[in-house]
Amino acid sequence: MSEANYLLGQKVFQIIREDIIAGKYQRKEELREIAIGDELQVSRTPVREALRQLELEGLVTIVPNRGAYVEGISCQDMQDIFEIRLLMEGFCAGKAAESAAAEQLEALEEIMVLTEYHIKNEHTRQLIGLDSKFHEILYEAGGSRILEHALKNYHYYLKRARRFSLLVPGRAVESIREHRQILEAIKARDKKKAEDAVNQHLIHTIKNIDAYGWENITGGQKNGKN
Amino acid sequence: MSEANYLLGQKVFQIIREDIIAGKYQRKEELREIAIGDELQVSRTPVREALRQLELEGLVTIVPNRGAYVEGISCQDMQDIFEIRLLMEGFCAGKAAESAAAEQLEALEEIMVLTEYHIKNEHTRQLIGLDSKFHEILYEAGGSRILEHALKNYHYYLKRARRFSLLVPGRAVESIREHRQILEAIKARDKKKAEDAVNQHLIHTIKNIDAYGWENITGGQKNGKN
DNA sequence: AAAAGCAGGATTGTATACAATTATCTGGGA
DNA sequence: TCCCAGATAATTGTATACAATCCTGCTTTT
Repeated sequence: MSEANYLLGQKVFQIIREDIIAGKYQRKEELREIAIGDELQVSRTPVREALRQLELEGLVTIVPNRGAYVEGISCQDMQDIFEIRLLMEGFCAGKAAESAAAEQLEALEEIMVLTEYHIKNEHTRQLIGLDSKFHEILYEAGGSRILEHALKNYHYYLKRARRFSLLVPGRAVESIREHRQILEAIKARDKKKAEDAVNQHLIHTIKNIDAYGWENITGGQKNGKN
Repeated sequence: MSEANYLLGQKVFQIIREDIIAGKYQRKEELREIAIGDELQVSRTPVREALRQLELEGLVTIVPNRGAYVEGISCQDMQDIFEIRLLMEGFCAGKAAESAAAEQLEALEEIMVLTEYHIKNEHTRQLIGLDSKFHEILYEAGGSRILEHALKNYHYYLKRARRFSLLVPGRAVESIREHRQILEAIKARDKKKAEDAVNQHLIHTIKNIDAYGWENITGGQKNGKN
């Protein structure tokens, strides 16, 4: 699959990051290097590298000579991220409409076809992955590595919210229809329409989560370690 | 001052980061752990931590089992960052106008007073630092740690461009006057006016650099190591 | 009894040792 | 001459050793 020949530090980084985003840890919970190392069967060195990286992303706080504490993505953070995406993602789609490569349009089309196939069979699992992939390629198509980098991170941070959102009956179908509109606008090289379509998509997503209640996503995190 | 009791890894990180932003390295130049360690009188461990963090920021690329290569901030990156700031920074100022704490307004006022003092004596050195400080507090005043984090990084990445821009005769005075307008708008809790003031400030900065030529900022980097 | 001080253990910070991988150089063969 | 092993050197990846710091609980002192 996709996770294979990475270096240990990167693997550990991705695992802890995933766990934090997924809400496996309590806020402010301490991450001990040895404990994590034992858990993942690695020494402290790669764990330390991972923790330092996570601090840079703001997902943990490191107090010198004390330890690393989980910061996580709060409910407020998620709402802030959606606000930021509302500013940036439409802009990115507009740029994509202007300058997306044929190869990228094909990739998007492929994803859409796959998505439209899976939606009929209600394969929710696959849908979440395809949704992510769609947005990621959209970010690349914008042609700005800075914009791409930021949007990819934000999108990842919202993983939990997205999962909830797509589970609401009818939302998945609607979401995919919106993706299709975005893609068609980009294919037509219609900048304005692409921007609008993305903004609409985001607004709907936000409304959807609003109805669900933001607290239900970030609020009830449990510990669990495993 | 400010650089004192940090851990080695953090120090190394900041040093290399500063060097990359300042253009000390050639693009794609290889960063060898031992060489940097010798240079800074530390072992490989903190250097590795630093390089891993820099990779996350996109300032270096790490090829497993090969090495770390300088990516840096290209001319295109800078222009992209300005575009993104044009989207985000006005938004941030608007939020600041709504919700800045009295303490933050005071801090901004203090910086403005200092700046207006130094401008008369043409202390360009201090001006650059105060300019940065002004923007940083503005980012904090927005009240979104996500937004703050992103904007701080972008602002830092543009260090070289800013330096050039402020050296243009007359631009420093103008820039400071714009800062004053931004601050007054925020103090007046006038969201719209704050947004506009920031956007104007950014547009002027961009125009200023346009006139100077982007290539002159990123283009002629030399090596030099010391 | 409360507070200060002092072991002892636990955890992080840094350096170094060893393993694995990759690059470089050399020599032999076609 | 060109190309391809094979050995050697250099560099990175990971683990471990040692040092420094911090926390804990007890003792001692007031």
